[in-house]
Amino acid sequence: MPVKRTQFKPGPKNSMSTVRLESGQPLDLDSRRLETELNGKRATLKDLAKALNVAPSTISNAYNRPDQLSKTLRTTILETAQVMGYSGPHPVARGLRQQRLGVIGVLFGARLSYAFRDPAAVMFLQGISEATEKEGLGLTIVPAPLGELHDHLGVRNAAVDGFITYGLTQGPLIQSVLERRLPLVLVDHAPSDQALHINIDDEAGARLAARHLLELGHRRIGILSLERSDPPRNGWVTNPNGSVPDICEATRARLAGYTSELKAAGLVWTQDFFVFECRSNTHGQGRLGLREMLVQKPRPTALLAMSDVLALGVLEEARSLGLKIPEDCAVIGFDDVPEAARAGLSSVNQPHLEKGQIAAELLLARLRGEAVISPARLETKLVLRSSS
Amino acid sequence: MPVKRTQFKPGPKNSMSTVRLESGQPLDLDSRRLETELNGKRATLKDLAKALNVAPSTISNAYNRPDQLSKTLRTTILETAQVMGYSGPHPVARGLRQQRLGVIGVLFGARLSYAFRDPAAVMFLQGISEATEKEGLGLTIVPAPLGELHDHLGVRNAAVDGFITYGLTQGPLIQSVLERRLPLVLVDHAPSDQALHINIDDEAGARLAARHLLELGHRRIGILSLERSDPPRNGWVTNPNGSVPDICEATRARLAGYTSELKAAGLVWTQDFFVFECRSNTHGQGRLGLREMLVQKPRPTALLAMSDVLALGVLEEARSLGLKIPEDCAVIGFDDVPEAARAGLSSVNQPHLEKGQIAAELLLARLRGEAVISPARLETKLVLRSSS
DNA sequence: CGATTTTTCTGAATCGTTTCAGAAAGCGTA
DNA sequence: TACGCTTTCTGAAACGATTCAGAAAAATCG
Repeated sequence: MPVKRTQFKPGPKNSMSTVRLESGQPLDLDSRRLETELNGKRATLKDLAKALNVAPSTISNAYNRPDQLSKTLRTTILETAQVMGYSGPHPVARGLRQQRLGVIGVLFGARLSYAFRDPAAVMFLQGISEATEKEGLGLTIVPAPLGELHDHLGVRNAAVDGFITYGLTQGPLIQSVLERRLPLVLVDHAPSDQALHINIDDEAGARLAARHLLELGHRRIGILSLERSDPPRNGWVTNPNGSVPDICEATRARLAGYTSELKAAGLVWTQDFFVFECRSNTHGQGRLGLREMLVQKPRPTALLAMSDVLALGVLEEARSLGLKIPEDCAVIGFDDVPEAARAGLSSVNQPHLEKGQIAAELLLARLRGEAVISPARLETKLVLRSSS
Repeated sequence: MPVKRTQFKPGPKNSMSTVRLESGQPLDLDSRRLETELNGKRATLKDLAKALNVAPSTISNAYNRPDQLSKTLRTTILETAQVMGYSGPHPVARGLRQQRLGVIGVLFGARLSYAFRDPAAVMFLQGISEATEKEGLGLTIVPAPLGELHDHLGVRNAAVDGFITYGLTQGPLIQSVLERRLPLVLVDHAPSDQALHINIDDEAGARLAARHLLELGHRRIGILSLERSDPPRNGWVTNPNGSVPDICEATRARLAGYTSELKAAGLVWTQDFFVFECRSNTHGQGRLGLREMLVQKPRPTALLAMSDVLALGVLEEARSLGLKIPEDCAVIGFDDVPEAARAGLSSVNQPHLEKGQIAAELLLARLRGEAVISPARLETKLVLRSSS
């Protein structure tokens, strides 16, 4: 039954904390008193509606569709909200109703603490953030501890509108991500028909690096590989064709690039070139890698490192051992992070920032409902500096 | 009116995609067909309940309280969920009901793209992530573009259980954060009685650096300051006592430390020492800063940079100008990031990682409802290397 | 002044869960 | 059989907003 109703008339302008209600009697909006009335709980949209004797939808409109109500009522509402300590619609409730939260999730294969240690990952994040920041979207970093509990609770519980995965292995985690059926962009990962993807031509980049060493005349070459197994371990990789189930796509492609190029030149695995697998992408593992390489005999004259972080570790260790680079041992890294430039490290360049931007743009387009297709692989190029 | 009900009996074990319902007739759970029935929408807990002829609360229990139902029913539910493409309770709905999302927000004063460029900020983030990762919490980075629209929509709409702010200015943004009335930890910011805080003794650190230069005999000293105003600009700071409203606490404290120490030694602002304000915390601004300092006459024999990023820029520029460090100009940075160690830069060390961890622990404790108080300032120490 | 249009506001339905008191069934015991 | 205990499951009420058709009031117009 519709009730008779008169258009809302706000109280006098001079009383900030007093609102004249329809009934005509002023209501004291002293915040302390109100909070007591609310029984210590935070004010909600409905409380505000009740206090002003207005429909909840009107309050909602005051925040979301200013054109749907009179200016005077709107300001009254906003002022009262201030007094009552109501800071606007609850984001989670809104998210539930609207079916979108305004947050995208980034899923790292490695532990977060490692992710932030790798300049390449940080640049990638930076690329994403530039795109999301423009749209005022939040960026959630989802923990996905590899190997441990495989309940993937982080993925299942992530309050996000879509995912971007970075450096994920082919393991079961990706399955959990797919099950969420959220818009998804895979980065550095084998494509899936249920997701968009953006990749780098890692294999070509690796080949460039290997070829360059060959052209310089090197015939004994060491390869420092990133982790290829789960749980991660380090040690010599002796089986050339050993396929590792949990391997990360970028790692696989880079190794494939190195080896195919070296083999094409007639070099033989474990005889002319060796692969040492590092447990994690850290300087320390790079230093260790160099020491391991040096005990091989005859020892390699050049090193291919699968990341700049490893390569920088090699340079550090070389310096402290008194080795001359590149005379005693040439080194080529991968990623071309800013530190590489400063350290004079030759490296395979890839556009980290752009990769992040593209990944984000893809996801955002999908979230807007636009029809998008995954772009072609981004190119890599060899940047020569003093280490080779 | 309570209905007569018999305990649930699951169907035969051998039919994975067939579930025997109470009525006895098998239901084909072919996922395609089900999705059609669901009208293209994603399955919800309620759909699952209906399909299995069970109460919604039972499904909920299957996920959250396995001990509250029989194992057989639970496995039936989980299998059916798999078939129907139900990936578990919707995080946002759960978040609304439980009044906690399992996400904490980090609010950066600068634009995100800058945040990720500063190793100190990245280490801080890393510290936070180590704490949150342990608890399986998500970490949302909230955009807070300074200066632009001051509606602070990012803060108002952030779907988080609590905030950590980093390097925020004293401006109105902090007001919006307080209004959300969420558990809050302020980092490098003036304390508030409505929030916890964790600070560094920036002023003492700055004094250490200044004193060291004085002890080395320097009597003409340049100071490279971080941005002190909004919008950011660069140029000479000529007014010693100019109070800047929007200044960031760390910036204020560092400058205060430098100047008080230099003044105590009898040096005079703009006569014996000069302050150049850099527009942003980048290598480029550091390089510019050095060039500006060099045109002063007589030119300073030493530089105090308010961040390592600026100081590293100075070193780069010095090298390309052919200046010898520290002979031609001594340099001391601030933050002691890993790059500083590699570059031989003297710097004021502060425990970034620990700061992040503590900030996170404080927030987590508050979220758990524990009574916590803010700890004392963390200490800084001067690390001497080859640049001074 | 009555009819029509525009502006302003309302009500009920909905988003997808969790919670908790309590009911039904099964079981052991006297 | 009657009684009390467990175990297993149900039902209805939140959680805090948005949406949209439509009603009342105000404005416009001839």
